[in-house]
Amino acid sequence: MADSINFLYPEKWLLKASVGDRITCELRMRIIAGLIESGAILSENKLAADFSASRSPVREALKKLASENIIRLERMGAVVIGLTEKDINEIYDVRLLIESFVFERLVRIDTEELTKELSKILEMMQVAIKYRDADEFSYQDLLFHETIIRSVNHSHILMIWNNLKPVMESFILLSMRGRFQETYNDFTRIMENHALYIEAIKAKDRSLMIQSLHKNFDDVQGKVDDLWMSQQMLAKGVGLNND
Amino acid sequence: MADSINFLYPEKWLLKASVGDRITCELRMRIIAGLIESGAILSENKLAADFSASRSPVREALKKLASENIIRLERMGAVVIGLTEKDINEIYDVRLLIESFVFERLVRIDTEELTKELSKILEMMQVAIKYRDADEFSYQDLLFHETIIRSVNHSHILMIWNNLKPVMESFILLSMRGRFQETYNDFTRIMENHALYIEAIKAKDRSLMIQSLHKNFDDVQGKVDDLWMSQQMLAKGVGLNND
DNA sequence: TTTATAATACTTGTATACAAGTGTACTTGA
DNA sequence: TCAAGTACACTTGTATACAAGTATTATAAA
Repeated sequence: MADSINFLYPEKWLLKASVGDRITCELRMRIIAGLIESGAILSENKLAADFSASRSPVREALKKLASENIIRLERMGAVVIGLTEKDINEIYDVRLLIESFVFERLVRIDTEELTKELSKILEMMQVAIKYRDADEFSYQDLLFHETIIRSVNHSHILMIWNNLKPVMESFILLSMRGRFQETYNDFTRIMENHALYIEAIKAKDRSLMIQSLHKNFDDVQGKVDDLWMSQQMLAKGVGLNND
Repeated sequence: MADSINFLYPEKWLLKASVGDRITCELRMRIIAGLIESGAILSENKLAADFSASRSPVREALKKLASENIIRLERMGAVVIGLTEKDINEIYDVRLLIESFVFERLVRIDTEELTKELSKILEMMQVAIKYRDADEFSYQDLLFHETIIRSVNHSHILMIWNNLKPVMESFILLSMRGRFQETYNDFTRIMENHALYIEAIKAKDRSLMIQSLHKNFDDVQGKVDDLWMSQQMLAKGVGLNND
């Protein structure tokens, strides 16, 4: 693969991944980071050359990214859509929707094991903060919510999550990397929100859960204008390093 | 493509489709109809031979079906999961979830044009019933709900619908074909439910909408045990014709 | 008879080749 | 200068080839 530019996607997450998956993840990161600007037209042949690969894995990547709505496959070339602020708001709409749904089921089952698992993840997040590991923190943050969703055993709700996850992952990765550099004390509040989430599950308190969800999301959404956009600029200029 | 067996998917819906799409749709139908039983192992090479195509479009198809959770890609071969009763229930969970969400937005906008469009679709459905055209009826039925969802311009909710749609399409196609043969008078009630839905939108009456949605879904779900399972048997034995 | 090893017949993932179609740019004619 | 047509470069979709890996089966040794 081309090494003229640093990879944005954590390489350690791709240890056993295929070339197709690598291209998918890296392309997604570059699009969401704004390195590949929206409106740009991607050619299978050109991408294959850029990544020193054949068209097969590139095709696979484009199909996936199209299903995530960050590119649009047309007759001649794939047009980059990118991630707009509207998309980010919509994604949180969907997260609120499915996590609320999940919580409804949650209050009806035994959550002993779940909350223990969540506490473990919370401590992992704390360690990640301590060692300024943005990628690890992002991973655990996503895992936190995925663990909750998985706990109710609803395969179609999980499917929605899985379709949403890659784009969220990229977004959160970029966002957290920026925060670790600039607004480090944000993390105190993020941790508090997550702790509150666990409390809501333990107490089976619906309104408390909604409250913590909103807090968490408002926290992120409020930052979109300034932090996110500046982050996009940052990514364009720097090309973050992660090995 | 092999013509040793009749195709389950309407050929007229595939007029401009690629080989990959054809294989995707046909495989999905056969899996959901139970022609390909759950637990079966699909080989890319074997499927390519069966459909007189190469591995490329078959691969594409398997990737898509895996994203729909009706097959599972493993190291050696793709394992058929199929559509269980649990899946059908879960799909309706999700439909209730997103259509409720959509309705919340709907009550805040002008629905003049939407209801007119829906009335048109309703009349199309009536014609389809009159001429015993199960495929056309299924198409309009799905279009009815998709039109409602599209009207609120929420691309991520639409994404959820799009991911769900193919499986629902297959299921509804098979279900409706069976009903046209066996329980023809079901359609009176289906039409009433849809008319009620339009009324709910016009009146912006939330509880009326939920009521019609539940009626519509309960109607379908109640039939699952008997009708759906018998339909599966039917499909296995007959191999429906549609040209 | 059982166990270890080797041959085989699969599998996936990737590369490459080719056909058919589409847009662009250039040439030719007025 | 402008219009129509033609060649070319580039696109997708599909077929085929190949490498690397995995289960299975057959063979050989104990």
